[in-house]
Amino acid sequence: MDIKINTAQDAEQKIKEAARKIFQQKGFAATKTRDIAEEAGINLALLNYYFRSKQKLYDLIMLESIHAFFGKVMPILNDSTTTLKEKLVVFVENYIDVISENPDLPIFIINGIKDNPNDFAEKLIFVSSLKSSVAVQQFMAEKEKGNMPNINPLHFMMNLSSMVIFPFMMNPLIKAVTQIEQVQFLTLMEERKKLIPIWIESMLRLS
Amino acid sequence: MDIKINTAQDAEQKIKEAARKIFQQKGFAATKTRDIAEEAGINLALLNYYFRSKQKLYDLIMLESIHAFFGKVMPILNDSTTTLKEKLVVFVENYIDVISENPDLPIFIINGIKDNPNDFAEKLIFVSSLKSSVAVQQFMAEKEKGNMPNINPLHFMMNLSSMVIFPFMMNPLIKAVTQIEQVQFLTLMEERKKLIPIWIESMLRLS
DNA sequence: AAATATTTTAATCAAATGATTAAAATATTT
DNA sequence: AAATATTTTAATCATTTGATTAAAATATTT
Repeated sequence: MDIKINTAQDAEQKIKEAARKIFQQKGFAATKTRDIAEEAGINLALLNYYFRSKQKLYDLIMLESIHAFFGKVMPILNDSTTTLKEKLVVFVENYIDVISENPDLPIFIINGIKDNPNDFAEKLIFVSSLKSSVAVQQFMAEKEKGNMPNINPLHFMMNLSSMVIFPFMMNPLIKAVTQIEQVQFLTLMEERKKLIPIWIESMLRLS
Repeated sequence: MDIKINTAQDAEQKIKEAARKIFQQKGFAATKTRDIAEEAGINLALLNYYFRSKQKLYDLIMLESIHAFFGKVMPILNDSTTTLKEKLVVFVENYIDVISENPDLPIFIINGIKDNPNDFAEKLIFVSSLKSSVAVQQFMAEKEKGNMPNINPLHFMMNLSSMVIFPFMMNPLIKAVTQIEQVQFLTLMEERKKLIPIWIESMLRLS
């Protein structure tokens, strides 16, 4: 009987998975390396053996979290085969899916950026590349034709991401204040997949 | 010469002020009581003498922060002398003012609720009393008359608070990604005082 | 002014926590 | 199978950190 239960790959992977879970749940300061080790089912020393330090492990998890958060949705805005209107629909749909499956992600990333703004300029090329994206070009083209209101386009990016992301952050507050259950909350978010594009378009039609 | 530089009142107040600043900036776990003491210019033991423990001090600051966050704007929704439309304008204006003066407040409170959802049901009477507010009554009256779209009104509360609050949370991200400076950011927020009511109204006009 | 109460401090404790070390266990290569 | 390399663990360190204590300083009351 020579069945390997834990290969090195497994151990390292399990530590990362445990770290991701706990860091995202509790943030850097409130996370104890011992808790990660326990959650991963390994010894504390092993964590430092593989990742050198709590900080390095955290940095890794943060980078991967940023990819998980932006990686799926940002490319949608750079698709040259879809119209602006179509992008809007797909973007909202995918973004709500991503966050529904990982609801701690938004707060985790926002806290991370806030705690250490300097480190993030490079990690966010995803987002900064947005400036020269197909979506922005299409927006500008429409603006040329006089089909867009004359206000800073950042307002629309703010509105879009706010209406998609922020309700998930309010989830605990909503639960504390209303009698709404988690299932109903998720139903509301599903409804928003259809509603948010309509709302955004109605904003864009305002002269 | 018998000038009292530090009265008891002063010391207690200075500790609270320092605690508020640091807790809101860094959260509970990342805050060291020694840092609060240093910021307040007092001895560490004094902090425990006045407030018993870090946790008790934090709870106090959290409660006051909730009042600071909701206390000014929620009553606006309960004013029986204003129309729904007027409420919308005043609410947005005041809310943006409150957060502009204390930009760490939203994340601090949202993290607090998330970390300990059970404790908050009672602390949020402000918000839960919203259900029977004049604003909601006015909304329902309009709905009776067929002037409102047939969707859960929670969507509009989400949209309103999202578009007001979330841009402040994105501030560090926006700075990391665009070349925008703090002054320009605040200018954008000032613009939103006029824009958000228009946007919300256009949503409400959609059948 | 003496006695008493309150406020503030310096010194110290005890537990928690990130990290290291040296040895044991396991896998891989020769 | 022996030798070597890699992985994992138990035990331990050194700091950090929240909290306490006992004494000193200051204010208040008698």
